[in-house]
Amino acid sequence: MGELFKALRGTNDLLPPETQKWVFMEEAIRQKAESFGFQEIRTPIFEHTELFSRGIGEGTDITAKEMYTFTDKGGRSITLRPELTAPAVRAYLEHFPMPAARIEEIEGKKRKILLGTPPLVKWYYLGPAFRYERPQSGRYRQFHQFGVEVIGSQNPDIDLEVILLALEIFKTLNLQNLEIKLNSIGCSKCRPSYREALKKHFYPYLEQLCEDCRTHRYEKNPLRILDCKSQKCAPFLHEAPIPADYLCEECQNHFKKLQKKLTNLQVVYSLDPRLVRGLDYYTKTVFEVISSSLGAQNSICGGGRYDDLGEILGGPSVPAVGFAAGMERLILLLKDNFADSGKTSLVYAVTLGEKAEEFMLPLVFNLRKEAGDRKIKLKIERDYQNRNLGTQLKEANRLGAEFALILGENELAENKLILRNLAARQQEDLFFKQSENPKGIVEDLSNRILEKINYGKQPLYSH
RNA sequence: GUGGGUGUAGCUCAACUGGUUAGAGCAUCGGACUGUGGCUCCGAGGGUUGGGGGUUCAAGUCCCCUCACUCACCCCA
Repeated sequence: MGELFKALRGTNDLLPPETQKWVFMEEAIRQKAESFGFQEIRTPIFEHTELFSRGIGEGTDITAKEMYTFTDKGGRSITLRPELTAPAVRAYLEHFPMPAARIEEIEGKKRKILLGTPPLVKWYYLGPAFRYERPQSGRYRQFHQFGVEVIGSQNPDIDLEVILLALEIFKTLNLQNLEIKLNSIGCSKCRPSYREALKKHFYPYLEQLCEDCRTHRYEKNPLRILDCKSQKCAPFLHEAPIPADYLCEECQNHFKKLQKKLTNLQVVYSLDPRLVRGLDYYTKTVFEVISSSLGAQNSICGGGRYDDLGEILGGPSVPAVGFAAGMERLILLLKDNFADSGKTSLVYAVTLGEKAEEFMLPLVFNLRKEAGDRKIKLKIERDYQNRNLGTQLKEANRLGAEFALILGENELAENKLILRNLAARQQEDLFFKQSENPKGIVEDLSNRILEKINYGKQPLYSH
């Protein structure tokens, strides 16, 4: 061995029956998101590298060391998407007409201020993303996220809906032991003063901070020092100023409204003043859902507002909020407690000999078609290896078939087909008239078989 | 990128301090039962012990290197 190809590190083959869990989860996500009025988008797997390095932020680990970047044959720098928020906003700016804007110069920066309200979209997505990291439990190089993005409104009700949708989905997935953390990290107006306060606080201890914090976080993004887990930095975190004390009036109101509505709806959450989230684009609301049932990678969902991302990507200022959840982590939590999505009956077609196979083939196809037309949940399986009767029945049994159709030389000679109820260990002969119309025989047999196996069995019908 | 743990049949695992032909269960296939399934019994196939090198009379076992998996750090979904 050893010469065979294997899936690349950090990538996984999803095989049955595991894929059933994924389908179950995907259906739950789609169903809930649609019920909240969200619509699905699908953006490309790869984008211009620039979209991510600017959108997510140069200083973040994602862009600094985790991106799958390559140069295509046209010399462009391309990156496999490490997350889907930046692509969603890119798609929004690319496809939706914006109201007129005026260019304003604020603090040396030219900004496009919209004169009207931008279009509102409520999107959800589901798909793979890629990050070059060492894999571990709940972390892979190709992983899957689902998430939502609402672009075009700054109403805290939207923040609320986004959080509620996440919780609804987790609830239908029957996930236990979840904890919601919430914080507000301010906006472009109030964050500068908070940043300054943080820098002022950490300045005296600068030499004692860990290397990462000392060399780049302090200058580039002091908020992330709060997120640092280093022993070195820990002692200085308790006393650090918290964002709540520096929020401008608008951010304060926004945050208060959100909290009040969450409380009114009896959503249990905890405020975490040190929750800052790793990506640069967040503003105001940030939240995270963690599970105590997972290992070190216990964050199953992270999100928040990103009112500045539109501008960061060169467009006008458009308010937006969303979240992304890691589907592999949800699968880890799903275990086996997922509901079987409606039982499908199985009929196994046993054939002995070439003539029998020839006769059976159109019958099998017709049964599948008829069952579909009549909305009967039924699948038909058969033998492809010329195995003997005993083995075929054994196989039927192993697959959990309820009925077997048996056809061999003997039956053909007598113009009949055996329909065997495997559980009851009983069988009956279905005689057919040898006419010059084979199609008629197939249709007649199909009708009789479907009637017989469906007799008195409601579960075969889906609604 | 850094650290720990683990690599033996398709799967789950054995093999006392190095000791001679590496075993078992499950699965697969065949037979008992040439055309009627869930049991039972019998039998068979399958392995360069992840790969390479070294120590030794002798290596699955000890040492080095390498690869893979896994958990953790950093960070994130």
